[in-house]
Amino acid sequence: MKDKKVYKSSLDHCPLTFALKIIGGKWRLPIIWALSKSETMRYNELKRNIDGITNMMLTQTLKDLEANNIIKRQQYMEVPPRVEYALTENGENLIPALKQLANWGKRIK
Amino acid sequence: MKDKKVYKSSLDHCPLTFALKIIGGKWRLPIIWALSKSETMRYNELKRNIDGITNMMLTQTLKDLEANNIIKRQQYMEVPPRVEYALTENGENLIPALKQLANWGKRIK
DNA sequence: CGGGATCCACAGAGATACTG
DNA sequence: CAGTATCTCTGTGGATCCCG
Repeated sequence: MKDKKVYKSSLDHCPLTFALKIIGGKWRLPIIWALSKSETMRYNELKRNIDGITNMMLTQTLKDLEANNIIKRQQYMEVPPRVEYALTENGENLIPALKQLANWGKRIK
Repeated sequence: MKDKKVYKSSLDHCPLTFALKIIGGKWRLPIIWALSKSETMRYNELKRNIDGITNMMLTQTLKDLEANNIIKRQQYMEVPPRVEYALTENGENLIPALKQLANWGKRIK
């Protein structure tokens, strides 16, 4: 029988590739960027701020980022429900690196 | 003939997104990284250095990077053919930003 | 208000074979 | 040596509707 092809584990030894995996999705940066400009944001606040994102993509991306410890989720048991998102320390630490990349982008554009 | 689909350029204004577009592909970073460690490299040298890349992906990615002025191509009209690739100044300038990102990746990994 | 589930389109990645 | 030309496949993103 045929072996299922085993793909090299995606998060290989290179920290750069690892970093890019985290910020690489279509909506990851917009969310990180939005959160970097504001201590905390609620779900619908994010949605309003990020043009064109759907509920599904927002939810999914938030989960990914949370799983990677870039953002944290704080849920308040109230009526109506309130959920706030904010950058973790890892997330904050990412910002300077992103700024440098952005500067590069600005220069060569 | 077929229409080329024109994609909405909603991302153009952000230099960060722009930068990520450039380094975002699967093989872009490996190529940039390889070239950053060596002044110039020939086609087959690159291919040997980048594990698993096919001719097609190498050629295509090299073209993309050249179109974005990250690398430059120098062809010598000899027999056998010789083509050398190297980072442009833009490409060199990108390296520090990548290093910072890599450092971040190393810390949180 | 803050999500989740299902289904589907499409661009990017790849295999394979051929060429100046 | 340094590429091209097709075709196929798969993963990511997205539209739409539903739920506590």
